[in-house]
Amino acid sequence: MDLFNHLGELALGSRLKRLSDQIMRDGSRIYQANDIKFEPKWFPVFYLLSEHAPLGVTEMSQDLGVSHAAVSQVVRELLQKKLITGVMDPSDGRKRLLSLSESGSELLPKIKELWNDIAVAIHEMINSHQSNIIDSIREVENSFSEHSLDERVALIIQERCLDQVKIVPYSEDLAEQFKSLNYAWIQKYFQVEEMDELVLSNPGNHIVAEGGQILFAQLDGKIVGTCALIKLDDDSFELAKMAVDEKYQGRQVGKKLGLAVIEAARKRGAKQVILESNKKLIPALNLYKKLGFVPICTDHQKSMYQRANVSMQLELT
Amino acid sequence: MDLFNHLGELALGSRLKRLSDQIMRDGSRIYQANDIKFEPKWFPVFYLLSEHAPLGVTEMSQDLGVSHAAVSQVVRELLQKKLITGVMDPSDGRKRLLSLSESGSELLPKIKELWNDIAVAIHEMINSHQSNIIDSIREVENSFSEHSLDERVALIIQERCLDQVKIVPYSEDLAEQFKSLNYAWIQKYFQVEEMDELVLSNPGNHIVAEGGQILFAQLDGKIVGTCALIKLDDDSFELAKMAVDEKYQGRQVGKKLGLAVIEAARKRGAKQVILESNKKLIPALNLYKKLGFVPICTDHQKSMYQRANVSMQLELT
DNA sequence: TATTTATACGTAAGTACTTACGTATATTAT
DNA sequence: ATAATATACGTAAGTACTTACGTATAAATA
Repeated sequence: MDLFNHLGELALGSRLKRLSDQIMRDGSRIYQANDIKFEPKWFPVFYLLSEHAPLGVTEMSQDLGVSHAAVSQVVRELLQKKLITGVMDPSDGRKRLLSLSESGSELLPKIKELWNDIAVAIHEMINSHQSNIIDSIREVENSFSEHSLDERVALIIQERCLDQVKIVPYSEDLAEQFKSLNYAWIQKYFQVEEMDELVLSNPGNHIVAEGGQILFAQLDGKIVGTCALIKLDDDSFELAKMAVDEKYQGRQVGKKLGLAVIEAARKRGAKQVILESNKKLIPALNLYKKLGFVPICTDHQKSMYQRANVSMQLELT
Repeated sequence: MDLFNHLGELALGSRLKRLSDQIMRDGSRIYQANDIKFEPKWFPVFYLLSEHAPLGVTEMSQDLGVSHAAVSQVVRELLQKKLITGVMDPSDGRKRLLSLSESGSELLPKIKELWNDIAVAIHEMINSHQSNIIDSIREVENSFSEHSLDERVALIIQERCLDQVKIVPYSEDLAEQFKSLNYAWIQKYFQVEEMDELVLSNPGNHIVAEGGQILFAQLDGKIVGTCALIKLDDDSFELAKMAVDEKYQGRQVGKKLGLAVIEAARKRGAKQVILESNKKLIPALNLYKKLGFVPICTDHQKSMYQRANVSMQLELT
């Protein structure tokens, strides 16, 4: 009958809300039935003040894990109902020290008795089950305080995207793609230099034949990115000419290419991979960092490219 | 740090709300980050329609366990965003049959992929714990569907009240209390009859000396109720003159007195207890029923009291 | 057949939070 | 000492539900 039973994890949020709404409504009825003019939403603030007064609004919001605005609104109501009182902190003019009022303290024993009854009712119900909801909630809360749900989902999506990207090797018929993918970013951020023109027009000769390698990233059968590994000497290779189609950026194409190129270098017995880039290319630099590259100092006057103003290196163990 | 950890059961409602709010907010961010124009609150309705269309508003509200108004509002938004369409049911002019629209169906595969990622994220988190929150919630939901929290609390309060009521036996100095407690209700609902005057003015002679018994209920040291057991013959006793101070009604005083009187009858070897009452005294009749009395037919012309128009009997085994 | 009652739905207003923004005071940096 | 920044708090508006109420249609009853 109940969709949520079938849906499980997905509807966790809606389900928690439904349950909490019900408990809150029942709570309201409990106070009414016992002729106590009290609302469930006042409970956290009122209880806190009954145990640890005096407290300020912000202090309570931290203790309760809700916004200060929520506390402020409850405090306003409780002041209106004369259940609490507040005086300005003499040592801090911004802060208001709140405590139970006289009538609040008078209410306390009666309402504490009721709270105890409620605790017993919930306790009896919970302890008749195998799994304890309080423990489960605490665990979920702890997990969420480590990583929020959106962070967790972002990671899973990244992994999924990474799996979807296929790496394919160089072949003559992909030479044109290698050129156009690289022209796109070079023209967007810089200017095509003589060296670009030379290498991109004949990658087979200038990269592959020289002991290097060119890899392509494929998504749904379409070439969406590329990256080259250029041989410098027996121990050193350069990661260069990484390009990802703008429409597919953020889908882990670059990461997959980077990992594949590093793996290729490792297979060829490289001890290090270096690269040159430009400070403007912030997403690219972040990716290099994530791949394990660390910045190194070099004389960029010697570089083949004018745009080079950053060098990075990855030691392979 | 967190008050709720210390409070346990009592703050269950606030705590569930806090958690659900967080999940909903994260959910909103997830859709945004993936460039899907969708809100978490749409999920239950949209999902339901993707699986079981066409459906009406009320049908969905039942499946989801929320009010039809909530569904109606979500439906209005989804219609506005053109994600669903609705046509009037040809066989029922009140009902609107809702289904995914074309653009809704187009969105479906993309959003389903995301739902799957979310489910995986939550699943991974949950399954790294000992106790499963989904199971806990289901159990709590089931418990609440049997008895709501306010019902459970009401029962506990009843028991607590029952424990607080002390039963004390008759003594001459309580005779005046026996009279005034009974006068109160008789004068409120009926008129004091000759027989009342006789019995209430000298209960020692007319009840106790005749083989009966009078019990009093004490709350915080104060006499707040009374009830008599009148001997009819060796096998039969009558429960009579039950009276509870109006200020203490609803605090299980009558129940405690009734139970005590029945117990006293049992001890004296009674095979049955009967009573006479009046249809107007609805709370009293409910109590008698709860104590196990069942209505019997008798000729009330023969009764000692004009107000008697109901008779009840309890068989003691 | 006429009338009452039940159902399906919509809208308005309330609730208990949130985010966003503004103000006053305190703290830190220059 | 002055300016910039941080903190404590309040208020307004938004959110995702609720309850309460109103309307149209269907079903039940007289």
